[in-house]
Amino acid sequence: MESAKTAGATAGRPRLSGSADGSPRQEIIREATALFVAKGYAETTMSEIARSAGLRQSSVYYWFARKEHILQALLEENRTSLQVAQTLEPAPGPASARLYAVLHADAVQLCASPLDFYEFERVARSQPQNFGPFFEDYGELHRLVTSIIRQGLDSGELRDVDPEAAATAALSLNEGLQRHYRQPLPGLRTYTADDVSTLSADTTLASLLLTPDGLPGVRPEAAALATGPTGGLARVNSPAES
Amino acid sequence: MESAKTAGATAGRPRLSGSADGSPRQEIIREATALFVAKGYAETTMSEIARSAGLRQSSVYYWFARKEHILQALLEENRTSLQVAQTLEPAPGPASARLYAVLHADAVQLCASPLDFYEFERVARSQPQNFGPFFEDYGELHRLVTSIIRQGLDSGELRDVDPEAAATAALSLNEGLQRHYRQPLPGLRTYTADDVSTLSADTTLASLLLTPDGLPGVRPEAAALATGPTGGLARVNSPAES
DNA sequence: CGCTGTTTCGATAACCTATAGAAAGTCTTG
DNA sequence: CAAGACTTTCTATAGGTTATCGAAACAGCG
Repeated sequence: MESAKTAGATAGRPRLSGSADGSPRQEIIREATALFVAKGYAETTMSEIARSAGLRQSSVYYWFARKEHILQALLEENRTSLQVAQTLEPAPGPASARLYAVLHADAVQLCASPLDFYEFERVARSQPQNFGPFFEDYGELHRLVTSIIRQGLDSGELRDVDPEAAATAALSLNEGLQRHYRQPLPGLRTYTADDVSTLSADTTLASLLLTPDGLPGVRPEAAALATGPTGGLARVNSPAES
Repeated sequence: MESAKTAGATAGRPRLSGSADGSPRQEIIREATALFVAKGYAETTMSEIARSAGLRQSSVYYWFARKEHILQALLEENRTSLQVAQTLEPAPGPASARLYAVLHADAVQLCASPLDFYEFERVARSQPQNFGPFFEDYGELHRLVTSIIRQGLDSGELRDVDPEAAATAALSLNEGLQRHYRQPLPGLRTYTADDVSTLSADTTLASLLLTPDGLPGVRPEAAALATGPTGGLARVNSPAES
């Protein structure tokens, strides 16, 4: 037991519907992602995922022991805003611009993610042991944002607020607005991903700066930071067991 | 058919487990609410609701044709912040204080509601025809908040922003923070309902006022509005069919 | 050619929502 | 006060879901 289960496609019993293109694992993730985007996680069944990937329902369980594991694998391929925060927190320059850049990048990522943040959170909470990294990443992002706000406080750029509460509010706004981008409520205006990201970062900075007049100056600085020192992504590609 | 189905408890086949205390419908709502609060909507089964209410699983369907109808009935008993907004939107006095009062009241209600806002929204979206009132109420709240912001713009109390986008951001912040109150993430500080409500209203007002210095003055004005002209609640009590 | 390891399949258990129709009372009415 | 109508609950079951189990079908190797 506990064998290779690598990306090969030749061994094993052949599928009824032709054979796989590439790694079955990646293929399942790809098809599941498309279905999650279209219908949401809870409303997507393992049978549908199997049909899209070209296997039978029970065969998917050879690659992912539980439905949540597919979501987990999907999550691990989508983390960039944390890297932006890790880069910018210790960077020099005004804290307000770095804060703007981090919040904007986070909002963009939330909008671009294949799944609603709250769906991730819901599933993560029901399987805490499998989603440790999710909570750790969130905690670290919160810590970094708190730190940047504290820097802005010390340098006199920002109003006197509780840095930790302000970070919670800033991230909450990102999460709440992400939802309005992703699922526009009937009768309300629809926004692009950049609309909500700018709206969120603008709002948070306006609430934290000593005077909102500073906002127009912060935006170009933040844009320079965002285009400049951006790191690449690390990708994971290994079959999951158990 | 299409008969009374009123609150009476005497007619009909008797229950295996004694008979009902009051209106079966209200009893089901009460027990279901407790379970939803404890475990969330999706994780609560009709069998559990039935057991708590003292009937068999299928008997619940006599009172509620679908599981979502219980949620819908529950929702109709919990709307107060919209009334606050309807009262304060046309009221005289500074717009900033009225805005603060409305946002704070909305956040308090979101925290006090038995169910997560996003669970309501999720179910509402899957059953749009049954949850028309939910979307209408939300749309009206958004419209009222937009109007108050526009008043503040006209009176020169608030910065020059897009009122509709600002309203979306304000409500998103309420919704996002509600989540942090309701389901604190591991490793982060926990907040009381009043903490998050004040944090939310503070943040939004700080982002909209011409200068954040005005914030300490707005809070007491808003508090006076909140305690003063508050209307009572309208309650609904009729059995649901279809 | 038989053995081992890998991958897929079919069957099935356990649980869920929802429906159908019978059953067990009360209420009304002649 | 008996017969039927009405109300409410029950049992039984259909059909869909996640997840498990063991057999089946292939490749590669001695």
